[in-house]
Amino acid sequence: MLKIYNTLTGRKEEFEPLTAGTVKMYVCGVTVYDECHLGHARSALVFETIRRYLERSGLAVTFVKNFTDVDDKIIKRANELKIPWQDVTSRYIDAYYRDMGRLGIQPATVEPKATEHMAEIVALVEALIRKDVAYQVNGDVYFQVGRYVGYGRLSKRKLDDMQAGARVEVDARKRHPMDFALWKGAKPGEPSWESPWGKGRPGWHIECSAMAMKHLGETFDIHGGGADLIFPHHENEIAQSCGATGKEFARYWLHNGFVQINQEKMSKSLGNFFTIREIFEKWGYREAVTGETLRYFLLSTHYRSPLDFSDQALQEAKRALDGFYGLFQRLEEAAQDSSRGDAHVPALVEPLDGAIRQAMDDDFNTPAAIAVLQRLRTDTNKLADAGLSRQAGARLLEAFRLAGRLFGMFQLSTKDWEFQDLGIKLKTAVALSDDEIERLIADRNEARKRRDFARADEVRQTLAAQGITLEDRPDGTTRWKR
RNA sequence: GGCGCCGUACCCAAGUGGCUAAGGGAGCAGUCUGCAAAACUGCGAUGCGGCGGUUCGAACCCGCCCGGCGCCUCCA
Repeated sequence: MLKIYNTLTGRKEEFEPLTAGTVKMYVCGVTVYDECHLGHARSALVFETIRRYLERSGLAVTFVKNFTDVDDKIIKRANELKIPWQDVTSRYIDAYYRDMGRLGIQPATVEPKATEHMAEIVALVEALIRKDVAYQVNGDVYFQVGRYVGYGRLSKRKLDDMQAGARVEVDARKRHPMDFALWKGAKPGEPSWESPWGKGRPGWHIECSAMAMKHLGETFDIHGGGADLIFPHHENEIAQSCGATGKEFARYWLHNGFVQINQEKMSKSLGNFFTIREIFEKWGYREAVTGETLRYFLLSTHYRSPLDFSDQALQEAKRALDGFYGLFQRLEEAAQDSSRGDAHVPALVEPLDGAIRQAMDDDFNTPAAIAVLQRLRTDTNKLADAGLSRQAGARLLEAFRLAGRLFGMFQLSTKDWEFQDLGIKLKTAVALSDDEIERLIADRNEARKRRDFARADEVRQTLAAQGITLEDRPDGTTRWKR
C-alpha cells in the first residue's frame, strides 16, 4: 500500500488513483532560458523515479512535464544575446535533453510547450472572465484572488498575512495586490499571440493549468515540482483551475526539497549553483559513470529533505557504487571455486523485491531502498567468499540489475565502470590497453611463481601509476580494475 | 511581521510512540595475503540540539528555548 506525503493536506496519505490502475501526473518542468543546474536535476530525477516506481507497481502512468518557452526571462535573454527568442528556447531545450540524457532521465509521456497551447490558454482565460473571477485592464487580464475562497490552501497562508509583508510594487490597476496576470498585453517587439484582449502572451501560471487539463483532464492524480513552486505558482494554478472548472484540480501535491551549497539553497540569484554540464565536464569520468554517481547521490537522501552538494558527497556516492560494481565483477567470475554459497541464494533474492517495495511504498523512501541494496551487497559478498556456482552468480547479478533498474543504477558492464578515485583518475591520462595490462599481469604472475617479489611489486607499481589496481585471487589468478 | 521546514555518531543518512537507534563513508583492530588490494569479522551514539511536560513507555507527541534554513519577489 503506497503512502504519499501530500502538501495539500500536510499528511502522508494512502494513494488511491482516480481511476484504478492508472495514474495521471503533471510535473512543472523548466523555463528554458539557461543551462539546468543540479536543482533541476534533482527535481527531474525525483519525479522520474516516482514514475518508474508507479509503473513497476503495475500502474499505467501518463506523465506530463512541460517546457515554459515564453516568459520575461526568455525575452530578456534574447535581448542580451541579440538573437530571436525562439533561438533561446530551442538552444536550452537542446541543452536540457543533453543533460537529462547524461543523467539517464527518460522523457515524459508528453512534454508540452506553452507556445503550442495558446488556444487552450486563451479559452481558459475566457472561461475565468465569464465566471467573473478574472478581469481585464487594458490589454492585461488578472485573476481576482478574492473571488476564490480556497486561496492559500496549498501554501497554508492567508491573503491578509501576505499583504503585510509583501514587498512587491503594487500595480494600481489590480483590485488586490495578490491578483496575478493571466494574460499580459504585448509591448512592441515582444512575442505575442492574438487574443480577445489584443495581442499578448500568457502569464506564467496559466500555461500549466491549460496544459495539465488538456493532457490529463480537469482532475488528475499527482502534481509535482520543487518546493519553491508551492507559492505562488502552484497556489495560483489551483485557483485558476478550480476557479474555471469548479472541480478539484490535482489530488496529491508533491514537492521535492532543495539542493543546497553549504546549507544554503542553490539558486541563480545567490550565484551558488552548479550546472549539470559543469559537473559532467569537471568530473573526469565517462558520462555514464558520472551520471550514475549523481543519481546515487541524489537518491541517497529522501526527496523532501534538503540535500547538500559537495565534492566529498559525490565521492562518497562514487565509492558506494565502486563497492557494488566490485561485487558484480566477483559475480561474473563465479564458479571459480566451490558452490557452497548456492544454497543461500534464494533467501537473499526472494525477499528483495518486497523489501524495496516496503521502502518505496513509504513516500518513496529511496535512502531506505538503497540500504536494502547495501545489505544485499554485504550478504552477497559473504556468499561469494564461500563460493558460488556460475548460475548462482548470474542469478544474483540479475537480481541486482533488476532492482537497480528502478533507480537507473547497476546497468553498466563492469568493464565500463571506472574504479579509480577521482584524484588518481585525473593524474593518469595515459591509458594502457587491456592486452598490455594482461601481459604485464602474466609477467608478474610468472615472477610470483619464481618468488621474485621485487619484480612482482615493480609491475604492480607500474600499473598503479596508470590507475590500475590488482587483486590477487586465492587460486593464483589476478583481477584488475581501472 | 506572517507561514513552514530542519537539527540523529567524525561525515552522509533512515527511523516519527514500545525488540539491542537501519544503511553507507572515514577511522582503528583482526582474518586472508609473499606484500597488497578486495572481501569478511569486531570496535564505535546508554543516546537522537537544550530544558520541561504528556505517557506504563518518546529521537518520535506537546510547550518553551538555542542554532540553521526556506517561502511570502523570478526560482526545481
